[in-house]
Amino acid sequence: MVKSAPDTETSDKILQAARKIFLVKGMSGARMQDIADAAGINKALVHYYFRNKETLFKTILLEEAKKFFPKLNLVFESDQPLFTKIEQFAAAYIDEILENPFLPLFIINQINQDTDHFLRDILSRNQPRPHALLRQIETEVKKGTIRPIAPEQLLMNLVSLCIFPFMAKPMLNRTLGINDKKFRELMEARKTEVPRFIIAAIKK
Amino acid sequence: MVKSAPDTETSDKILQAARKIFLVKGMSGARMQDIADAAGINKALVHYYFRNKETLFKTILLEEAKKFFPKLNLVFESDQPLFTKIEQFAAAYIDEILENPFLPLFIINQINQDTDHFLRDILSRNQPRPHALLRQIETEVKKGTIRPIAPEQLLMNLVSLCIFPFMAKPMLNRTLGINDKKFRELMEARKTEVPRFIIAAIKK
DNA sequence: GTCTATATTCCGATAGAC
DNA sequence: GTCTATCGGAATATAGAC
Repeated sequence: MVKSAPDTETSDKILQAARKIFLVKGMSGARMQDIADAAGINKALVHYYFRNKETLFKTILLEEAKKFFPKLNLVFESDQPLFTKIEQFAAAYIDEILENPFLPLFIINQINQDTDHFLRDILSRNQPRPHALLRQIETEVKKGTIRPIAPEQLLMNLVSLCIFPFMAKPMLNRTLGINDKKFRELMEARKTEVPRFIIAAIKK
Repeated sequence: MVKSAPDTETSDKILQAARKIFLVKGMSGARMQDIADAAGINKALVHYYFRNKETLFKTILLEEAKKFFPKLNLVFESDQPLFTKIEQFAAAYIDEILENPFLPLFIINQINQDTDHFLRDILSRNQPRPHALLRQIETEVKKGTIRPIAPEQLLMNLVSLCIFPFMAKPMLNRTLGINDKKFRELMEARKTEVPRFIIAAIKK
């Protein structure tokens, strides 16, 4: 059997289409017909490659979760000084989300409805380990290098500042009266703005 | 016709049940049967009071949107000095979300799928007006009272720091190894921690 | 107003031809 | 592997008795 180029493989077309639909509409909002249409094939063919909707969805979810969670460890596990970690995390994470703007909201929605513990199990294998970072913050506070702050609060601040604007994009666009181009510029600026803001807040 | 107490009225029971279900599961994930069960009545009765699922959903959505958006104007329209505004907003908004933890994610999800522009039209009537706040920040920067920062960035920072942790709660609980009680304590602390953090970042 | 029973629609899934 | 046609279940919605 001769295969066509990988990116035109039917299975890949389905995955690509499914990703697009599921990330925006979620499991219950997506239709197998929509996915088939987006892939330019027949609905039955989707079932031929992936037994059922749930299988297809979990394939996508697993793939995306493996993209999302390990990136968090950038800030947890590197061996840099605190300020450097913060700078690297913000730049890398915002860049990542610029490429996948729907990913954070999708993942958070799935965690919120993870009734069968599918994601919980993925998480337990790709466990983020914030312990080192939290202790690092604690140490800096004790040394008096940075202002007193609960390590958990600082961690939440960093993640919030990087992720939230993407989830709120439609609201921000409207409230600030900006278009997609302007939004992207704001996010590009945030790659340095967020670390600057945080460091100004904690530096003595 | 004699009415029972308002909170035991059938229509109110339905709305209360529908709110609980829709806020967690969304429009497509919710079942009319679930709502009927939660209200302790028959499924047909839901259709008697609200013609169909869409009508019921939009009733809830309208109600919740009217709760959510005007609260944003707390930070936009009050006549206080900048630092006071920030303090008041964080305290009031975090308190509000502590009472309605599912509200932000619900609203943001709806905005993201607002294909029929239902929410867009609500928004255009309850328009948040950030202009005054943005100019206020700009003025302070020019006066040299606070460090240079783009007004839009500061606004995004404030909103992000208040809202995001609630949306990411299940992830935070797991990553930080905390329970609901501890999470609530962290959020209570944030009511003063967020303003302190922001002011430290921008104060000269 | 509230229920039971039933109609209708929608959608995931399968059968079977090519 | 890919399609057309269809099945079957689930969910929304309505009819009609009480």
